[in-house]
Amino acid sequence: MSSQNIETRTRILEATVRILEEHGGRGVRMSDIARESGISRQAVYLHFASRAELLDATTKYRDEVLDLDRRLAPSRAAKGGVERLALYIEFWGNYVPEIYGVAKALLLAQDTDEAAAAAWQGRMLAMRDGCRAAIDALHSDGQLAPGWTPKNAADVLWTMLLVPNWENLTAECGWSTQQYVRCMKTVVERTFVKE
Amino acid sequence: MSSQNIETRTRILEATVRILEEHGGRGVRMSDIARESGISRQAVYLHFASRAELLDATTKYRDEVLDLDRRLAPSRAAKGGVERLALYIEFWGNYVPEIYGVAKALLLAQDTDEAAAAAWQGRMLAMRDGCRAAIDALHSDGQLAPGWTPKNAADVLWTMLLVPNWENLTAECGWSTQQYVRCMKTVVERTFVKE
DNA sequence: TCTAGAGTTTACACTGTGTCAATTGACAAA
DNA sequence: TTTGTCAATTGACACAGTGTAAACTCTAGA
Repeated sequence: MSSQNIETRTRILEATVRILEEHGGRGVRMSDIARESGISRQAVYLHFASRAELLDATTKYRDEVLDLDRRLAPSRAAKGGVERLALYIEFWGNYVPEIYGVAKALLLAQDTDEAAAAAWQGRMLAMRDGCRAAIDALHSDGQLAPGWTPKNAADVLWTMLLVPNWENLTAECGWSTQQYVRCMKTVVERTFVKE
Repeated sequence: MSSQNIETRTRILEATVRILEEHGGRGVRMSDIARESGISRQAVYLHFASRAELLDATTKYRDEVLDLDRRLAPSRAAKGGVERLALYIEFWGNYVPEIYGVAKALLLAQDTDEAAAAAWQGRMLAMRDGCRAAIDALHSDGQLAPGWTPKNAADVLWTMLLVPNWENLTAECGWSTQQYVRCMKTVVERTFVKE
């Protein structure tokens, strides 16, 4: 039966999330994931062709479970550009901690793994669109600070929101997610909003 | 003679820089470095105990060759906090492209290599001090924007200047180093300087 | 009862790091 | 000239982790 198949697949994805979050995405091997899933290492390859494919599938699974679309809704429904920007940061800042383990693993795999690099880049490009949309909303309100083209502003916003920045502020500097969100809002407003 | 010893060591370091810069720090193996140095792979281990130690030594060698201290002098000699901040960004923005290959290799090695992670962290802590000093100068001029503690401001400045951010803006967004420097100055001034 | 599918065990190829032992070649001191 | 030392060489190997392959087991449906 294929239902058994899907159950096992899901079990692997759940186990991957669990163990990755537990270890902050570092040093987790296929055999660890297999053990956590309660199957043999080789059986994992019956469901995912490679480590990169597993990690990629895990991020997508995570987006589904965490209901990415619902979380994005508020910023998309925002009335003005300023509000949209703030809500987007709010969304992202609270989302990152929940996907950090998986994201970090994918990030670290970039070294050796071409496919992992591509998967990560794909994710980041999706987020780039979100940044661009928020900046565009600001721009069409005539609220984008002078000196910025929408393109450049979106590039900078995108870069500021990159996972390693969140990681640095929380892990190295000891910030809470709350502090991170509030601070990013301040920086972004002072940087991009007119006046 | 030990002079021969040192010559070979330097030859390895030079070769490491060359090949790392050439490949953007990705996928360079000990055997590649050995070939580039004109010696056997095993001979590299006569001079450096591990890959991490070699990479660490290479960054330090690079700092020497590029005369890190001379480059830091202008920002340290700045009259006011605002000027100091600008000159620090100027320094760092022009320095990163010159150490990118080595830095990236060290960054990528963090996955598997404990020692590489420690080496990188050490480097970053040194830079953190530079950020803190610049912010302190601004603060003691009474020019730090309201809402910031020096600690928080330094944390954010430090994070903004992290290598992956430069990497993202140049590699993914197609910015030049010039653009990067100018933009970072703008962002930092709007964010941290009063008024 | 036969078959297909999922999973298991065992084994192995491959890559890259790091270690070890035996050897060579050069140079310096006795 | 001999001896000792030191850098470097070659070749072999241990170890970890990914991915592949083959042969076997167990279950459930036709």
